[in-house]
Amino acid sequence: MSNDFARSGEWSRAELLARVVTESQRHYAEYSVFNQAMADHVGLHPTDMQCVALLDLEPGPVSTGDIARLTGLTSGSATRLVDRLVKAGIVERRADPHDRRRSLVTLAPSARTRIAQAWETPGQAFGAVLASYSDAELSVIADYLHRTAEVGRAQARRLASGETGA
Amino acid sequence: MSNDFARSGEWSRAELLARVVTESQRHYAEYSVFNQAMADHVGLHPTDMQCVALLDLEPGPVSTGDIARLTGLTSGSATRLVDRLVKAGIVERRADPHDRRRSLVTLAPSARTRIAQAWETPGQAFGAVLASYSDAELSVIADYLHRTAEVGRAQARRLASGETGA
DNA sequence: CACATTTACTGCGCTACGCAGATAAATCTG
DNA sequence: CAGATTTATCTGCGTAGCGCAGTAAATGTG
Repeated sequence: MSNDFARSGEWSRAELLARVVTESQRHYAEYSVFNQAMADHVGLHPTDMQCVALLDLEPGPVSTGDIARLTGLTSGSATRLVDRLVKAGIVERRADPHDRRRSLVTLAPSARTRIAQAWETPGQAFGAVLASYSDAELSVIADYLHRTAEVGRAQARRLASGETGA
Repeated sequence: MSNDFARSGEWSRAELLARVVTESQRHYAEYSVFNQAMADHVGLHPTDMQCVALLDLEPGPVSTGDIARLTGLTSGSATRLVDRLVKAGIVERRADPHDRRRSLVTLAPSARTRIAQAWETPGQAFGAVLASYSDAELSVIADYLHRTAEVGRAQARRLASGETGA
């Protein structure tokens, strides 16, 4: 263990829970600023950046509708988003051979390297933090990220469905 | 430990590190959608929501300039942001007695309860995840959130300063 | 083969945002 | 203390992302 925050014996359970909540709030605030800075640096809008990240995560092509769902945008806005990325040479759009209504979007190879370059320095900095944790601790962190993401998705669905009904 | 991801012996160190990176990317994507859904639910824009979260985090009043820095907006946009929140009755703006150039922004009590209500159900859902961790694990999570937030802020500053020079 | 559904795209209006300049208050300088 | 400089916020203006609603084409269904 590598720092002051790890001396769990000094906090009560309730204090620990409250601290995670507070830290996550600050974390998201800082993340937003960082994400925006990265987007500016690459010359894209934060939403476009998010879309690129999604495409970078998926090995295969993604449809415009998938992008709309994954970003929370409407189908029209997703179309415009892909328009921008195509125009900027970041992605390629072609019709799905099996369903010609759908248009499949793939990240251009040049964009992949561009993103990788932009992540070089930040990636090292974040990597240095991760390097300080043991395997077991990394496992806990990955588990936390995964499960809270699932809860976030579920809650977003709940809010979206209750939106019209309320 | 409470799930499949905790069997750290089954992954190599490199795989664990890669998994944390992947999970965090998906995590942020889901967070964005959730945050947007929450903003829609309370009738605010995501940026406004972020500002309210910042104000909710701080006990004392925050200046417009602080909001600009903490959100990454320009001073003009921050002014407009506060305008919207004042008009919506979410915050109150008054001049700083000690420095009458500055305007201090405080969260209105009614807004605080409104936010608390909106967070009730999601808070329980996220709380259920946290409840499954031991004190030591919660400590690791809080530490991770804290340190990555710091790195994010530092990297954002680096990108912002290098922006004009490059 | 007619009809409903799905998927993506387009016209339109709204508004958040950055930029640049203005204003006013505080601070520095001689 | 007068004038210059710096700091903090606000305002006019143009750009552009976004949602909404309607359209067109491809697919599924009886």
